[in-house]
Amino acid sequence: MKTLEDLSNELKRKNIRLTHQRLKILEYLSNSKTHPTVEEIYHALKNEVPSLSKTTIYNTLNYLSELKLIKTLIVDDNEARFDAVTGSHGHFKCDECGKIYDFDLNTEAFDTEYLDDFKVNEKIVYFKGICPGCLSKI
Amino acid sequence: MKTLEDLSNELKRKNIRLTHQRLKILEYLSNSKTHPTVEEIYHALKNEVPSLSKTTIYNTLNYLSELKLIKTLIVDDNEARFDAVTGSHGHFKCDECGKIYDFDLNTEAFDTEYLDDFKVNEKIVYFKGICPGCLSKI
DNA sequence: TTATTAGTTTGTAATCATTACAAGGTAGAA
DNA sequence: TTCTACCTTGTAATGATTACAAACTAATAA
Repeated sequence: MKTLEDLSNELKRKNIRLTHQRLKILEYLSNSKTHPTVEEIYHALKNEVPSLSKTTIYNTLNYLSELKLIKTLIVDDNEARFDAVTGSHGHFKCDECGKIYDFDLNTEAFDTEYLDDFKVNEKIVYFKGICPGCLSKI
Repeated sequence: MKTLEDLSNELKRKNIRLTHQRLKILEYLSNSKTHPTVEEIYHALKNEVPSLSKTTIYNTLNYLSELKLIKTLIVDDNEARFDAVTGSHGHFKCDECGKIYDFDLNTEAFDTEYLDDFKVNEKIVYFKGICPGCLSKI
């Protein structure tokens, strides 16, 4: 659970201008485990930050993503999801309920010779299937 | 290099109605190594199949994708890409030139305990970075 | 071959996420 | 406190994808 103060220091350290909106968005994202969409962030925060605009959320998330402070998740819906970076992990999406789970992952395990001459900056692993909860219902 | 006849038999075997459009789209996809977008397929085929509509391309690709005959690629652009299924492989996208490379992949290598109770149907692996060609230019 | 029908194609219009833009607002340095 | 570069905001534009309905056609059976 990251506090506004934690986040505030984090931004200061990286020379990112502190704004109320950025802090709130980042706070929400850091304390969320659901990989929210822009829409979800917007609805969650608009009471607390009534002036908040979706454009600001897009701007903020894109900016923080460029700076590698957060990650943009790739899912097969047509909506971007966002993830406060915590370390190497994979995502599992349940085709039944749509929920996204994180799982630990040893990214060394799948290096391949073919990529020896490539500079790999990011490794994205994404599984699909059915989660235990949905399996038990079928 | 798959011929129209090969593909024709493939569809027949799966009880998929044979139409000129489907065969042409699938032929193009099967013989392409570039993971084309709908736009690219459309431009590539519209001379040969003048009546072709983008909606048909979407319909066809979505349908074949449901039937697991092709795969919809997840990339971080906002355009779907498609892949004639050939077996387990990963994708590497060059952040410099945008080109997408395939590489062989042993998907067994990254099973994790956490997912023991999950039914995993699909494993998507997607690397990003810079390809050898672009590395040499920098 | 012809007739029939369920499934397919097509163009247009609608939808929906995302971005462009310009005007007004604000963080942070001096 | 002032100043300026950077942010935020609302609206309008963009662009991929889907909905829809009318016209068409593959495949089956007579």
